[in-house]
Amino acid sequence: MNHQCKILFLRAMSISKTYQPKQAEDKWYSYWMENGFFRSVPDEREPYTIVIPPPNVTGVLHMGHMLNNTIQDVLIRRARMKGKNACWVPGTDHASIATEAKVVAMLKEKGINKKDLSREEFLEYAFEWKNKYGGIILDQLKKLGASCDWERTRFTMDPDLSEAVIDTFIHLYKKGWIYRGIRMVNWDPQGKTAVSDEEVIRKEVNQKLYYIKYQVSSIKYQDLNAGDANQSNDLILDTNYLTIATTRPETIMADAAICINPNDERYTHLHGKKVLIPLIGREIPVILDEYVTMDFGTGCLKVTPAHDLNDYELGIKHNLPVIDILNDDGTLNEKATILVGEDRFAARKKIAVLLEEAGSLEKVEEYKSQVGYSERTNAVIEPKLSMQWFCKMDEMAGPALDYVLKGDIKLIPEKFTNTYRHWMENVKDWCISRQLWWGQQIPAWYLPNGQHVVAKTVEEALEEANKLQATGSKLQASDLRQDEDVVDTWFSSWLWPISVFDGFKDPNNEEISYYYPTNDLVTAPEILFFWVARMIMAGHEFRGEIPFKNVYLTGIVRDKLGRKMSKSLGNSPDPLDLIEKYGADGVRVGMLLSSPAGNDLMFDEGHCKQGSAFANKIWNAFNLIKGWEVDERLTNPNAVTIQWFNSRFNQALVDIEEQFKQYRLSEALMSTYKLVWDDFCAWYLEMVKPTYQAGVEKQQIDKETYEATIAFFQNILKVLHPFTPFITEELWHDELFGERTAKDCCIVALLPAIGEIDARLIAEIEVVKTVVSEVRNVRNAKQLSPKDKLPLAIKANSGIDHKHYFAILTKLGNLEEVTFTNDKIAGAASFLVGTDEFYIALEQNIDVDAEKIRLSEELVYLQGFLKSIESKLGNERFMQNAKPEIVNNELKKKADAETKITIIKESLSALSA
RNA sequence: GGGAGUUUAGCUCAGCUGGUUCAGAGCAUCUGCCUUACAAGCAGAGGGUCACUGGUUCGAACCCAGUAACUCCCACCA
Repeated sequence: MNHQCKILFLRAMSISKTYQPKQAEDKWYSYWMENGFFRSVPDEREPYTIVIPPPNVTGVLHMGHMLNNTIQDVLIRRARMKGKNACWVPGTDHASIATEAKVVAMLKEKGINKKDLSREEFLEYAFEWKNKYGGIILDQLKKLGASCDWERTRFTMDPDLSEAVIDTFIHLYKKGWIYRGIRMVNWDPQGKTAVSDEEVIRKEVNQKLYYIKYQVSSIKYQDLNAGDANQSNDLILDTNYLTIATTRPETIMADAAICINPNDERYTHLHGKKVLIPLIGREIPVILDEYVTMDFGTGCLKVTPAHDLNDYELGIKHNLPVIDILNDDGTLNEKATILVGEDRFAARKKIAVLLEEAGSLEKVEEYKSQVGYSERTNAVIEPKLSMQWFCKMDEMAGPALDYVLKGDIKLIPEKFTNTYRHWMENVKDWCISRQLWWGQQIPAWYLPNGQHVVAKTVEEALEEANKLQATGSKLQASDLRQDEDVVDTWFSSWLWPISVFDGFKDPNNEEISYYYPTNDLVTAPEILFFWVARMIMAGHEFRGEIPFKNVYLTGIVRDKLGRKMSKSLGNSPDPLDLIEKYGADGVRVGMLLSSPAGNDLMFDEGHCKQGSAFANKIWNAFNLIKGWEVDERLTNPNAVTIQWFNSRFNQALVDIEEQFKQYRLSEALMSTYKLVWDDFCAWYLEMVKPTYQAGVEKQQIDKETYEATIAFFQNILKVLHPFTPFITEELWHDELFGERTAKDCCIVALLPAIGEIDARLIAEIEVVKTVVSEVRNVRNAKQLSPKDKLPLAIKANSGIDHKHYFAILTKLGNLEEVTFTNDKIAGAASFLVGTDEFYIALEQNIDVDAEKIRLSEELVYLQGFLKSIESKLGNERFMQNAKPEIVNNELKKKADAETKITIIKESLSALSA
């Protein structure tokens, strides 16, 4: 039967030859849900809690989510299997700017303009949209196998979470930590809102640097004469204008001054002068400030306080007027006097032409500079002055920093601690107002006289407001106007670990007392400050406690070229397609295979392929065992093998436990992978599997081996489960493992306890494995079929009792017999493992000359090696300084090398005889 | 401009207190195999100036200094 036919034939049989993930995934996910295995309620067990970093409610699953949530699921499943009360709280973030932008776009398609709607009408549309499309991402997470307690699903705009936002706003306002002020903010003209510094992404772009001439206006003929008499006429004419360099010529109409460095000798004649803005002819002063860099550009700086942060500060210092020529949407307003209504970028192009025509444009240069873009809308950020709400950070930053520095909160990997500290020590106040409707409206009310009060309800606000009214008529609710703005999304997400357990309204409730502080937070380093730092602040401020103990920072998922995977680049595979192709288990393994904490992950689909191959390997190991049947008459020939695997398994458990403790998840997976593939499949199963018995449907095996193997396999399923939950659950329920009750599932099984490890046995089996490999090498070298049985003779020089392992050697080496010998066997193929000599007598004698060369080479190597050890041991300083165990080790190496040299010399002389 | 990090096999990465024959793993590659669980497999093999230059040390991939390249974060140079 050829290979293709065999596949077709076997597919038709009841047990599939390959693992088919799809069916198992749907089946077991719903089974877990139906049986409430993800559900967590407080009980007497130790809690283990993770709150999900809530994805944007508008989001769709991308590779970053896949990585992040695979890690969380592995952690939560492992905790569950350690008998802890594992609680993974899912949810979504209302993501004010991003969502509002999507809703506005949706309305636009319907022909509705946001401007024409009332706030209430808009929010109705927005909620309708959210209910329809929001949270798709959570369903996608289910495909990955995420074992969240879905009954706990929260949304950052749920009524109680919103209430917590309002309460904390009021709390901080009363403390004086929230204030209102005019500041230069980052304005997103597309979203028409302020965004925080953290939401501005700076990119280097090619720009043009325009050199523009400003006519000096107050220059008088007398002034020219009063100057240096030696100056030529030409030079004096040159001083009739000065030149500035700018990347933003459309803002010249907002200029308030020209600034030069007082030490700049080129421009001393300009001190105290005034100049005219080209095109509009408005007169502005020349001011002096050392802020200006003399060797950059022309040394003359246009000062535009309304549209540049530095200029704004210069403006305050020099008491300059602020002329804001931009509308909220980035078009020019009437204060610009020209190009009114034009978009800023269109205006830039047009004004360049106008300047050129007016003869005011000296030249244009190509120039690279940093431009800020909105993270949410990708619009170019406009520095803009506006009245905003701010939250003071300095007092909250201190304790939040201490938690991390003292180690109460561990950042994994630790390198992020430095970055964290740097940020916390240089923290700036947080602009928390956003000019949007989607979010929690700021609980501030304005009085007709411009004063404001902060209160939870309009009634309370009215009461407060009337207190402010010294005398006279009482205000009515209708006299108050609530602030139109909402708070920054992060002002709700920083409360997440507390608010999901209702820790604000009911700070001593059973849930929060039980689950908080949570254990691990798994998130991206990009939001270490946005979110993680602020959660720590909120934890301290509102509960006097840390919100989580460990923060596992994942890397960014990149493609093979090192580019960040993103929808806009189109370089990201659709995660659901991957799951379809490789199975959820395969993709999970693929994500984890190469993702140490904090390092970016170079995603390669090949890893998923490796993952699905692994699942298939497990499946086939199962198939092998499934084909066995106990014959009570048989005795157990595999006692040593069973003992060995038991030890090896326990040793692997120790390794895996340690790797998890250090959050080295990919290493823990790799240890598990090798345990299954190499130790269990390649060695253990090969050692114990019955030699093929023709003519029987099932292969007969002794009871002890059968039972031990099934027990091992079941334990392996447990260890595998956090990584590959679906296939393990599928196999777990096979009748091979006996009767299962409805609740007896792998997902809630307890991980095997670590048992005894026989280190000597493990070491000796390693020798046996090497011997088997050497025998195979001899076969390979001599082109012998694996079916030919060979005789092996051992000249034992070490302490290993090879007799224990004869059965294993015979089986895996396909030997006809194993014997001991006291003498070298002339003409036989030979090899050395440790200090023991092995001989395989072949029909054809070996090539004596080739063997001599091989042995001589090895001899030379060993002699060199011995020499280096001897020189080490002969070095007085080594003997004095090195630790005793190191010295002992060297002595042992020396003895071994000497023994081997003796053996090889004997072999050589035997060959020559 | 400031700070942090990275550099080990073709790729992705380990190498934890400087000391095993220490230069490793997985993948990929090459060779031979459809050998009664698995070709998504099996048996083997090759592959390295540990970025570079110095230093410390009996001993350095590991510690120190410098250099180079890359990455990230922060920062207002028009």
